[in-house]
Amino acid sequence: MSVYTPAEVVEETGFSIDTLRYYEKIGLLERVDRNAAGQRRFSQEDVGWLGMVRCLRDTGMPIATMLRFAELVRAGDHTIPDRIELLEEHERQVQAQIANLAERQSYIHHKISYYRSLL
Amino acid sequence: MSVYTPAEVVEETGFSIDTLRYYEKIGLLERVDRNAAGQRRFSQEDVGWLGMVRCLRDTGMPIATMLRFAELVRAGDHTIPDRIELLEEHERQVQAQIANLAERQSYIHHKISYYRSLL
DNA sequence: GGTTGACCTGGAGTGCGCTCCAGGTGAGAT
DNA sequence: ATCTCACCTGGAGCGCACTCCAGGTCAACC
Repeated sequence: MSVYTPAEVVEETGFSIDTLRYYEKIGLLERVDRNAAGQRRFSQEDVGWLGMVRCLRDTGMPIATMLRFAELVRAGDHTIPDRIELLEEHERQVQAQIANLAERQSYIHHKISYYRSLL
Repeated sequence: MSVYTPAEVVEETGFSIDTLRYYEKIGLLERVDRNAAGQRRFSQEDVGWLGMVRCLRDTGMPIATMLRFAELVRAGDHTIPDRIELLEEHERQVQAQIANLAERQSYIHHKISYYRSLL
């Protein structure tokens, strides 16, 4: 049962300490354990969850949606179908983002070619 | 020499009228012509430029960078190498975004599979 | 000639996602 | 013993990119 100090979690997850506190404040992260001095001691589970949060955040999921997902996770196993649905919808959006970026990229590429043709 | 009313440009570009005014105000769009009544009449060139702006914006370029690009365009043909450099750098970033999204997507996909295995 | 509707201006307000700050605690090193 | 350092709390502030608002103009249709 390993625990992590704030500095370790910052290192592992890439979130700033302020962001971690913010996530806890808004409930995206469940109340983190404290030691006798009141300092946070993150569990393995916390760190794992933060990995998921990073993935969702980096793929553009708004905090409000992550919060909904967090609530489903907390509500227990009977919400697994709902979680699947939420993630599938998100995956479709990620797919759409990729397709969109690829299209824009080719536009940029053509623009570069055009500029090159002027030299 | 076709001209476009604000409503037509909104339709064509997908930018809101407020956004178009904002872009003009900050200089991302050069001062647009007005008719006798002071209403905007966008040129073909304006609309073309807005297409580029949409592409850059939708690929995550910050306004400050688009502004730099706009200044290069206005400064004349001798800035073409600089424009190529700016766009190439941006293209690399878009490529990185795509790669990153693809990786995250596979994480999400695995998570969905895991959830499915629990049903 | 009254009303509607598209448009104008300058400037204030908004939403998101953090980020920073003041003032404080407790543990460990010199 | 004092200093540094990592951390704490509640709350204010920030940067970005818009978005909205009040008060007004003008043209066109009934």
